[in-house]
Amino acid sequence: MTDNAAPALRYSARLANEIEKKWQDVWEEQHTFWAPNPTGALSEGFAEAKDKPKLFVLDMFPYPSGTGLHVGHPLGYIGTDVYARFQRMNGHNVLHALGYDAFGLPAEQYALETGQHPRTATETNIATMRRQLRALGLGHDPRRSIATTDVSYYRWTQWIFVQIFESWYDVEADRARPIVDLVADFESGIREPVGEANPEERPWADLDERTRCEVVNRYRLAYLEEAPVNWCPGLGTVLANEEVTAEGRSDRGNFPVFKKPLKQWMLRITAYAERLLADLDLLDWPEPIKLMQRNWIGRSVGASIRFPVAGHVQTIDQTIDQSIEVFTTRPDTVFGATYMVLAPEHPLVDTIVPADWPSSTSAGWKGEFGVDVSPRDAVTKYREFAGKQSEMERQAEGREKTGVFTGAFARNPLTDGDIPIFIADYVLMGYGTGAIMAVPGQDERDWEFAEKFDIPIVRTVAPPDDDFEGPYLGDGPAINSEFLDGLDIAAAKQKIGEWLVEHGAGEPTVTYRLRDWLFSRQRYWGEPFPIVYGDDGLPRAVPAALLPVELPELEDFRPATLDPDDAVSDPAPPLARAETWLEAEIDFGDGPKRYLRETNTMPQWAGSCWYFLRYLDPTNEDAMVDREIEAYWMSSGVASGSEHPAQTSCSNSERDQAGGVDLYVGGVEHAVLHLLYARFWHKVLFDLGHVSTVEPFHRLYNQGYIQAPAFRDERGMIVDLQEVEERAGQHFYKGEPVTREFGKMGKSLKNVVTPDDIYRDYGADTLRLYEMFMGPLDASRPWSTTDIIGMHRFLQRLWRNVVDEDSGDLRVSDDAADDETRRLLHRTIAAVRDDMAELKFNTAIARLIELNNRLTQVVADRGSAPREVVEPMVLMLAPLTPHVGEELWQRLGRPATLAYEPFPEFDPALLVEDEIEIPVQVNGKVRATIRVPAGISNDALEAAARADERIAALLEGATVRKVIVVPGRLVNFVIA
RNA sequence: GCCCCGGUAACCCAACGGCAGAGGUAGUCGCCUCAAACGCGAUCCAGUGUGGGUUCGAAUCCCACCCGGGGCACCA
Repeated sequence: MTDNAAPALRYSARLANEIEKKWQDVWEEQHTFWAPNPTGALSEGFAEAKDKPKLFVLDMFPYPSGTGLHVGHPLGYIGTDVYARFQRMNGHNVLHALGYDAFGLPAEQYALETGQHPRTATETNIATMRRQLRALGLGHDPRRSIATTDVSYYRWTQWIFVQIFESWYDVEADRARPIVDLVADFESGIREPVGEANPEERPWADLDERTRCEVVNRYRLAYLEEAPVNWCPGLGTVLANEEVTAEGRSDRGNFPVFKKPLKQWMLRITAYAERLLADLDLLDWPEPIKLMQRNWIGRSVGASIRFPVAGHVQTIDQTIDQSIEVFTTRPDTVFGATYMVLAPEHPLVDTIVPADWPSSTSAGWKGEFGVDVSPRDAVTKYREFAGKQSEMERQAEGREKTGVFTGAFARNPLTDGDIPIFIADYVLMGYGTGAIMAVPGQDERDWEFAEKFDIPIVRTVAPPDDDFEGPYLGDGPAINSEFLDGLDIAAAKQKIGEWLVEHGAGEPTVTYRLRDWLFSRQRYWGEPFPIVYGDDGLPRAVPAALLPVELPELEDFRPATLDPDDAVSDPAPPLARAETWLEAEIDFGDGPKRYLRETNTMPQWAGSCWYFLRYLDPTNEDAMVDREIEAYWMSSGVASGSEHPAQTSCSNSERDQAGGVDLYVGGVEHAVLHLLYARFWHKVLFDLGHVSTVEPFHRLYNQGYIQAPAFRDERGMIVDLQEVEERAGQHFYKGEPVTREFGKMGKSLKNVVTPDDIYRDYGADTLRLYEMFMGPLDASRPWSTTDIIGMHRFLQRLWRNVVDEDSGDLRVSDDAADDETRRLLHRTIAAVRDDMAELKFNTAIARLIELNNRLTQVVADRGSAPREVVEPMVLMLAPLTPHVGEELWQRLGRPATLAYEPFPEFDPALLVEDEIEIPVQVNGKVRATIRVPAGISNDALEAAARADERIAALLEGATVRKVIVVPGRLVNFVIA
C-alpha cells in the first residue's frame, strides 16, 4: 500500500486513517453519542429527545481478552453499531454502550499464565480493547461503560445477591417474596414450615431460635447445601452443571470433573423453571435458542407413584409403611414394572437393605458385587465402584449396565406382586426422585438391565407384530394391564392417573431437568459474597450500608495447585488466606460482634446477569438503577412500525408485557448459560419490584462466527498461515502439500487476523464494510483477506465521484439528475431502509454499490455528480462507514455531524415503472419477453403476449389448454 | 442415536412459487505506465448436494437420502 504516485486525495489507507482519527476525536469531544436519560445525572439533552421513541441496543458483554481482538470479535459490535446509527437517523433516542465482563476464570487464568495480578492484567486488557474498539468508530455512549470489577459496580452485584438471599419463592403466589413475609406468616401461625425445609413437620411454635433460622434458611432463594457437586481440581474450583461439557470436563481448560459432596451456595433457579419455560413464548428470539433453553429446562410430564417396601424387611426399626416414590413419564406401563432401581446415593438404600439375602435370591442378581458377601457389603462395594467413576466414565456411550440387588422388595401397587429393588448407576440421584420403576418391556435401558440380570419382562403395550424384538416404545393398545387393556398410551395415562389419585398411590406430576445453580467458586478473581458467619455457624447477609465487601488485596491469589486428576482433593479458597479481611465486626442490632466472612467468590456469570441495567444509570449511588430510567429504556418500545414483522406467534400485547432490551446481539454459545441465568435474576428482581419487565432481552439475534482457513501438513500439524502458498487450487507450505480446513479464528489454529493490520492496510471503514458485506449477519463465513480490497475499491470510487483526487474540489453539481438515475436512487433508498431494519447489511451494501456504479457512469458522462443523488448516498452509507460519511458530508458543505440527519426517504411514485418487461412462457419455458405499460390489464397483457411473433408462431395450430396471467409478473400458455 | 441450521459459478454470497444473478473476490483480455503496483474498462464462469413428489411453473413447498456446522444424549 504505497501511495508514492497516487493522487494526494485518493481514498487510500493513509487518508482513511486520517479521516477516522479526526472524526473519532470529534465524536468524543462533541459528545455525539451521549444518549439522554429521562432524569438524573445523565439527563442533559432529554428535552430534545423526549418525543422520540427510545431504542436500547445491546451487545453481549465482552470479557477483555489478554491477547487482544481478532477480526472475528467485532462482527456483532459493528452490526449493532450500524443498526443503532440507522435508527438514530430514523429519529430514535438510541442507547448503545459497551462494558467489560472482567471478573472470572478467563481473566484469572490469563493473569496466572502471565504472572501478573488479575487487576493489573484486567486493566491492561481493557485498555487494549478500548483502543482497538475506538478505532472501529463505534457510536457508544462512553459514560455508560462499566466493568464488573469496578467496586462501584460489584457493590450492586452484591446487593442483588442479598435481595436473592433475603427472599423465598411463594408457590401459591407464584413469585418471589421477601423472607420477612415468610417469617411473619410463621409467627402469626398463618403458615407452617413444610416439605424439605421441615422434614419432621414440627410446628413453628415448638422450634428453638436456631432451628427456626435453619428452617427459614432452607426457604431462601440463595441457600447453602451439602450436595454432590462438580469438583474440578485442575481449576481448583467447583463448577455449575452448565459449565461441564458432555464429556465430563470443564468448559474452561478442559480438565476432568468429579462428583464430590461439598457444602456450597446454591441459587433456587428451579423455582422459576415453569416461568422460564413459559415466558420464552413472549420473546422474539431465534427458535433454535428457545429450543435449547427448553431442552435444558427439560420439562417432563408424568406421574409419581409410591411403591411400598414389602414387609419382610428385617432392619431394626423399619416399619412396613415405608415406601419408595418414583417419577415416570409412562405411568400407563406400571403393570409391567418388574423391578425397581434406586440411585446408589439414594438415602433410602441404608434403611431397606436386610441383613441377609432372601432365600429366593438368584446368583445373577448379586452380580459381581454380591458374591460371598452380605447385601450390606454388596451395596457398599457397589457404591464405592460407582463413586470412583468419573463423570466421563459414567456417561460413556454403550457402557454395559451395572448394579446389584439390595435384598429388599417393593410391592407393585397395581399387580400386588413383590418386585426386587436394585441399585444401579444408570439411575441418577439428581433427576426426579432418584428412583425408578423399571419397565423393561417399554424402556431400552430397563430392557438391557433386565436381560443382564435375568429379570422377567412383561409387555404392557402390544407391539405391531408378534415377532417384535426388544423394548417397544411406540403407541399401541395396552395389554397385561387389567383395566387399562385396549387403551392407547394417552388414554391409559389418563385412566391410571385417576386410579393413582383415588387409591392414594400417586398423582400426576411435572419434573424438570434443570437443577439449582451452584453459585460458589473457590477462586480469587470474583465478587466476594456479602455474607458473614456468626459463632452459630449460620450465614447472615452483610447490611446494605456496609456494602460493598471489597475484594482484599492478596499477594498470592493462586488457587491451591492440585493434580487435575486427583478426585479426592479438596478446594481451598484463596480468600481464606486474607487474614485481616476474614474477620469483621458487625452490629446486627444485638450489639457489635465478630463474624467470619464467606471465603468463596461468585461465578463469572453473576456480573453479566444485570450489566445492561447498570448501563442505564451507571452513576447512581442510591440504587442499582433508578426506577424511572429503567422503565423508560426497558419497556417495549419496539422500534418504528414496519421493520421486523413478528417472527413469533404471540400477539403484540403479550410481547409488550415481556419488555426488555430492544435488540440483543451475540453468539449462540450463550444460549443456555448466560441467557438463562440473566433471565432468572431478572425475574427475581421483577418479583421484588426492582425492575418493571418480566424479561431482560426482548429481541435476540445471533451473529455468526467468522471462520478462518487453517492448514495442516501431512503429519496433521498446523502450519503458519502466512507462509502457505496457493498454486492451481492446491496449497503448499515450504513446497509440501497441506490440507485446508475452516475453524473459529484463534490461537490453536494459528489463523488469527487482527483488526490493527486491517486498519493499517485499508482503514476501519473498509473493515466495517467488509465484515457487513461477507454475508448475512447470522451466518458463519470464512474470512478472506483478499476479498477486502473490493470494499476498499468501492469507497475509493465513491470518494472519487464526490471529490477530485488531485485538487480536493467537489465534483458535485446542483443540476438535476436524469430520470433513470433518480428512479434508481429511490429504489435504492426503499431497499436499503428495509435491509437495514432487518439487519441484512450485505444486500444493503450491494444496493449502494449498484447505485454508485450508476453514479460513476453519470460522472463520466457529465463530469459531475448530481447533489440530489450524492447527499442521500452519503447518508445511507454513513451507518456502515461513519468516518467516510462524516467527511464527505462536511465536504458537501454541511456543518454538523450527520449522526442525527434524517435517513433518506423515498418517493413511492418513483418506484413505479411506466413500462415493465414481462416474460412469456409456453409450457413453463420462457420463449419471449415483451414490454408493456405498468398498469396493464390481464386481458391486454395476454393479448400483447399473443401478439409477440415468437409466441404467435409457437401457438400456431396448437390448442391452448390454459393461460396463466400473473399481473406484473408473467404470462404462461399451456398447450397440448 | 435424537433435535436444529445450512448445501446456488473457482470462492464469498443474492434471488415475494414466476426470465437463476444484486454485489464482491479470483481468473482472462484490454487501457494507463519506461516497467510494476495501484487504478480504470471489458469478459468468462452455475441450472441450484442426490433421488422422488406437488404445481401450468420449484433454488424456493413436501418426502427420503448424502455432505458440512451446531446442540442434546442412561433425564425414567
